[in-house]
Amino acid sequence: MTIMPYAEPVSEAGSEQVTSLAAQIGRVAAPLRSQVLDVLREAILSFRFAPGQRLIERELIDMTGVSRTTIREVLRELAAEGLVKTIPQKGAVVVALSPEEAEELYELREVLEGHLVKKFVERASDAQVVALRRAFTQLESVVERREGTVAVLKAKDVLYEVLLTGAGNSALRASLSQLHARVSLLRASSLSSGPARPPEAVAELRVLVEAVEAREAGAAADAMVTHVRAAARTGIEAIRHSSHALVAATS
Amino acid sequence: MTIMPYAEPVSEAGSEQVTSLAAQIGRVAAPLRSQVLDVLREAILSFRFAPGQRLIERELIDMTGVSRTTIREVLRELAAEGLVKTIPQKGAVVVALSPEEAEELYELREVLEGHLVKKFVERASDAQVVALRRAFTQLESVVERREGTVAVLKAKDVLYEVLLTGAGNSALRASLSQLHARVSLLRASSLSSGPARPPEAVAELRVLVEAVEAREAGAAADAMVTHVRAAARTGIEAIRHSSHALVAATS
DNA sequence: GCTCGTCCGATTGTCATACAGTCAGGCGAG
DNA sequence: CTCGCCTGACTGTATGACAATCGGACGAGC
Repeated sequence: MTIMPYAEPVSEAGSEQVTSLAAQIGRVAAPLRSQVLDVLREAILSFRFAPGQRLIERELIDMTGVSRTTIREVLRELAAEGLVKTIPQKGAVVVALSPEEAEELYELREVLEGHLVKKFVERASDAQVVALRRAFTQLESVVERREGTVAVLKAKDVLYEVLLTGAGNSALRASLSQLHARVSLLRASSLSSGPARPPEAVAELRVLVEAVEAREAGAAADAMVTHVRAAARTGIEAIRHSSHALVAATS
Repeated sequence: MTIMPYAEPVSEAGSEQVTSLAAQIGRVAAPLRSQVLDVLREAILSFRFAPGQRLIERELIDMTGVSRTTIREVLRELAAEGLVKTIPQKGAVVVALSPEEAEELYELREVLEGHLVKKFVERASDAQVVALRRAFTQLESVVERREGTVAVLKAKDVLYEVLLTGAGNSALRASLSQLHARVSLLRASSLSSGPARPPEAVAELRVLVEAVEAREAGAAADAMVTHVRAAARTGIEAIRHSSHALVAATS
């Protein structure tokens, strides 16, 4: 989930109608630190920093224009999120996943996303179910029209967002967001997840959405597990192929 | 509790026979930072810092003897672990869980620990199963002999450690460790989890261990879920009672 | 030519200091 | 008694400095 860039506004318990004002005065300047955090996280997840690449403080300073103090604090946060690894006396390195680790992550995803879906079915309002359907339709059309990988990812994110919100468990949301971040790191390793997957993924998700609409928690969860498992297969396969290079790069 | 300014690295008592080469080359002087992290985490989890309490940098500096730079980096890590919350312009505060958040955490624990047990049954060696039984027996006797709460917690930790190792998924381990930390934060909120729980917990865990020994994954997982659910009930109940005070302390 | 030990540069880990910005609470004026 | 200002306590951020360490280049010796 990406830690919120802006701090939780200390809810101005004041009168309602000042919302716009509160927004204005409440959060004019986000802590510099969190802005940098966002930028770097984004850079890693969009593969502008390759897995295994060293993140040298000096260079980050030059790139961002903030002081070393700030950079270092940000690096600690990224490390805690699992996006970079800090090697003693060596500094921060973008995490490169081994096939085994990837497998572990997918196993976790299976469990958590299965649960996510189950809770969504239990708790989501009808409106949220509709939103899910809408998000799915959107994804479908993006895939059909063969828009870029980025567009597909974005559509998927929307869909997940609907699920996370509907499931109503912020701890689950936090865990899954972190997990997703790390998994998409894997995507960076294997470059493309293979061109054949998206259509299949859509088919799998269609099953999911329909089960949700029928309010069948078990079936929906199963569909999600199936989906994740399929994604795992290709994902791990891909990383396995490119792993030689990675091993070289990492060591 | 002053931390030694210098790391306690290779004990230069090296004149002795080199017990283990690995130890020598492996240990590269623990970064001061990580030592401080451990100390503070420990302090939080052992309730020496109360939930809602502000952690003022200056005071931490005095307590630990390290510089502000280091302290701040540690605080970022603690924040990412979910043990402290950073309020803009206000600094770090030990997290205080609301009943709702506690409920969410327990829900997650149910899922993850259920999975943990299932995987343990699937993957653990016979030796590990024996280790589990041993850990359980130890816990049992600690509870019977009415040793302190600390001893009980320690024994539980050992048991969990066995499970985590046997399940063979380091990502799962990481997630659960974090989760456990946050849950035990809850214990700090509610002071004592109630004196009646331990014996019940032992009974629940006995069911678990026996199911594991019979290699019945489903039953074992169910037992764990039951256990967590029971713990949740008392845990949340406790926090709910003390929540007024907490709200006051937090705000 | 090859191996080995040494030295150097690049970086991290840590510290001390400084200063602006912000928030809370006290104090005094109306 | 309320309002507004002032001050003190902290955080957020920047800067400079220095030891320790690591990797690689360089040069000596075989």
